Amino acid sequence: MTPTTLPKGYEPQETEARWYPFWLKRRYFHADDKNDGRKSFSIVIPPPNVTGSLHMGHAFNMTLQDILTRTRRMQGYNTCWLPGTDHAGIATQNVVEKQLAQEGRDRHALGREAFVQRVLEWKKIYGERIVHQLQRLGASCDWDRQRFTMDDGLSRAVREVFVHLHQEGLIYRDTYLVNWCPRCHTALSDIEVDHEEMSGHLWHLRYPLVDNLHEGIVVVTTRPETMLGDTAVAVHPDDERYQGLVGKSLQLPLVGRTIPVIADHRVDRTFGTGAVKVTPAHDLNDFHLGSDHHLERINIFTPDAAINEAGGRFAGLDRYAARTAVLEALEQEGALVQTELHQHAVGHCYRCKTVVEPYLSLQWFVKTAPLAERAIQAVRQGKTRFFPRQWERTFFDWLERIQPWCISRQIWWGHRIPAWYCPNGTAANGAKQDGGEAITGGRCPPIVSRDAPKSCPTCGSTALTQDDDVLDTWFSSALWPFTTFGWPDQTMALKTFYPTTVLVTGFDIIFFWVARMMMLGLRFMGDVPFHHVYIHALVRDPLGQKMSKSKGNVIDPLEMMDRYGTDAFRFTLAAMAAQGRDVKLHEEQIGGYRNFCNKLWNAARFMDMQFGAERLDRDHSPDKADYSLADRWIQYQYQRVVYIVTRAIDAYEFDVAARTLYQFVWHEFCDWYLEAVKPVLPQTGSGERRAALHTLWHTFEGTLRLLHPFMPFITEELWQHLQRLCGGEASVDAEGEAREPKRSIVVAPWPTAAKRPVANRDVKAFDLLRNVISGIRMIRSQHQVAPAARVTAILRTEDTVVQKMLGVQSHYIRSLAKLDRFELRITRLREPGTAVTVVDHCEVAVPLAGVIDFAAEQERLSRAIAKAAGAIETLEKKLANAHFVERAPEEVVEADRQRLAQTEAELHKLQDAATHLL
RNA sequence: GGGUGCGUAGCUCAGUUGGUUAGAGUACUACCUUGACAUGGUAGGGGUCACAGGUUCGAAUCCUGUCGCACCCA
Repeated sequence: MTPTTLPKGYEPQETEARWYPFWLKRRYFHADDKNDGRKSFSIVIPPPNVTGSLHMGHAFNMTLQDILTRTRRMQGYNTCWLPGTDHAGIATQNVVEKQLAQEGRDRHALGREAFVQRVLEWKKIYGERIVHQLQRLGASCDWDRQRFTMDDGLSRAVREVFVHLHQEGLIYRDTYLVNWCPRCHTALSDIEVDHEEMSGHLWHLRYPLVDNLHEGIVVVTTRPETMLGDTAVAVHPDDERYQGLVGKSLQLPLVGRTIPVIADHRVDRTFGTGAVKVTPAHDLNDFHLGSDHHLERINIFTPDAAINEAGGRFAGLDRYAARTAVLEALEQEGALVQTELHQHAVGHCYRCKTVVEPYLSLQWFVKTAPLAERAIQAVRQGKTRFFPRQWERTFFDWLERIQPWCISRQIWWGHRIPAWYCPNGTAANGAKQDGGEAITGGRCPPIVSRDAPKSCPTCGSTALTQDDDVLDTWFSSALWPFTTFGWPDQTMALKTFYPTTVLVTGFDIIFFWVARMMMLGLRFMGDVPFHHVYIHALVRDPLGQKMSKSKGNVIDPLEMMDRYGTDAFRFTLAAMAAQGRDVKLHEEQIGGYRNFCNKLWNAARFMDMQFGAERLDRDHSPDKADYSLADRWIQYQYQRVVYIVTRAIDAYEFDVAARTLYQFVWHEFCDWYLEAVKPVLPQTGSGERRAALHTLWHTFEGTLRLLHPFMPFITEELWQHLQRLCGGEASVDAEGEAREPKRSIVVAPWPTAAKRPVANRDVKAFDLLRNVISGIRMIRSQHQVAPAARVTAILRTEDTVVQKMLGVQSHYIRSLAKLDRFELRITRLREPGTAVTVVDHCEVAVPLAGVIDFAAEQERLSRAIAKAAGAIETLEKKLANAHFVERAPEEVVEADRQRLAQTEAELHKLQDAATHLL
């Protein structure tokens, strides 16, 4: 044994800092556009917000993508993982506006151009932050291809798509009730609204009849302030309570307006009093009801959600102040007849959490239904498959009920809508006007164009103004899988990498993103954007709650990497990634995998020491006969692991792969194989030593390659270091000086296993030896035999094959169970003070005269006897059951018969031992 | 209201088409500073598989219902 240059414990910081720059320099992550005959593997990153910081969700998502990407790269695919960020319109604008507010300014004072400039500056400073964090995580992205949704190319693509869809009539402008955020001053699409269950009230209001003020109808509402905009009361046509009242007129309290009682099937008779107030300008159901019954839409709010002039004396009050004031006034008038508590869902802005307001405005929409149909078909036909499959249902549910998609946003940061207005046409700023009054007069329609038009094609006017609004960020994200590869140009990159192989994302954006990419990919590329969609879970806190800053339960991935190392952190995430289950992250788990890194490190250190100055002669394999039973056993286990891990990654079973590797490295390679070969390694020059070194090297080096996608840094470090053992050059020379390696595990070939390895006689023999050794260790431990003390073990079995095997292989038992003597006997040992256990077919006896703890031994034997007797009873009952013997498959019955025979033999041996204990 | 998923050891989770007396990790207990590793070794205790029915020769696994938790949609 010789000194090693490897430190005693694994020090992640130092290792991690070293390798990423090396990988970048070698351009290992760069994919070629050229179609060179290799199969392509491509992933586009779910683009994080450009101003964002790496959170647990990103870390999880990116780790899984990196595992797939690194595996395929090693398997020889032309592998492209395309990174980038999105401009996150509302979120980013909010951040910069906050900054302005601190300076006592706002964006309007600054002006549009200067504001956008300001956001770009912000992006310059913070936009790279997330990129560096991804590199810290080890993400093997092709950084040469990094994209941003506001890049010139992607912006051109956005205009191209807008113009196309507009020409087809799939993009149109309309006045509609949209979800309005009174704080962000913009429209939101349905899925940008979070519904939260809140406790509120149900107020019962009495609206009197115009011709008999003493009678009337009681309506129920959760939002009494909107009564200022009521234009009808609706009841169900079959509701007997209101038969005589339909068609009559009511006098709206506080306002005095005369409103009709209408009948409509959509009214829920069972809710409240069965009569509802109708406010077409402030409720989606009422909007539709109002359209069908030709009711007036009276908008009572300003864009800030304060009451406007239509609200008479309440004008100027904020919506909540107005609620209080309206209720007070109603009470004074005697119109408030009842108040009850009520739970209901209230929509909140997904970015700022302000309660959203249904608000009437002129917006741009995408008619999604025709696009959705193709997306549904593609999944039904299996062109795109979801993993786990159950998410297909969520995807279908949403697409089948899809609503028009509101794509205009009243903010400044984003792709400006490529529409221009003529002074003789519709108003440019429709969205800011109330009540849909914008579409009036004028004969010139909006001009939708890729580039700014010089003049109006209808009237020739040159006084054109561009639409003030920008597009929903998800509009550009929906084009991400093809615009990032150069579309609308027909590039070689598109030919090589579209459709992408797999999309890896969380279920929370199936609607936002996955479905929309499907729709637009099919429309503009004529093919699905990805063959597979792997949907992973959400990372939650130890209590199973969503991590959020406001709850203060956020676990910072960067902190975890600092504390435990990136590899341990990544491995934890992979091991937790069981399909269809949320990840509850405990910090102790990461600590456990940090220990695993250290275990791996020390296994390498051990090898390094054992090799000494020797190198592996790769051209001359050892003689077959020199391979020991342990060598053959670990070779088999290794083959098994190659097979399982490869298949698991193919099936996106990251947890299976990670657990299999952990089990193998720690509990097979380290616990048994290394211990088993320790005695032969000092035999310098022996064939056995050569065979063991070969086996050590091949299994360990292969294991590093299998582990590399999960733990890129430590595997590279060890792999480089151990190169010298097989005749390559180590990354560190004899003096410990770093030198640049010639090769890298990043591009080393992935181990292959053609078919599932089958356990042969050798494997079963070594497993038996392990059981015997554990049995002896158990006896030693039970009787407090000092770990260093030697004992004798006597083994008896009727099985001649086992006898023969033990005759040759008992050295494993001697060394691993710390024996001074091992005996194989045919006759039963009847020496008092002997502890006995039964493993497989063998009776294992350890004479312990003088040290035996009789009480403990008696108790242990009784327990074992009881257990065996219990098993025998169950088996006998089962085999006595005629139904079982007749109906169960023959092999099941036979297996139980054998089990019974074996257990009975075991029981006899144990009873015999108990009898002769004294 | 509609839907999806979950409930297995103190904790976090595996458990393939139903077939040994249900397994890991972690925590816990005992012993151990042995030349890879105390971020370690060896051994051990710990579970009525949420509950109640049903199907079956046989159920953690399939079906029905109940309870509890989480999430999505309206």
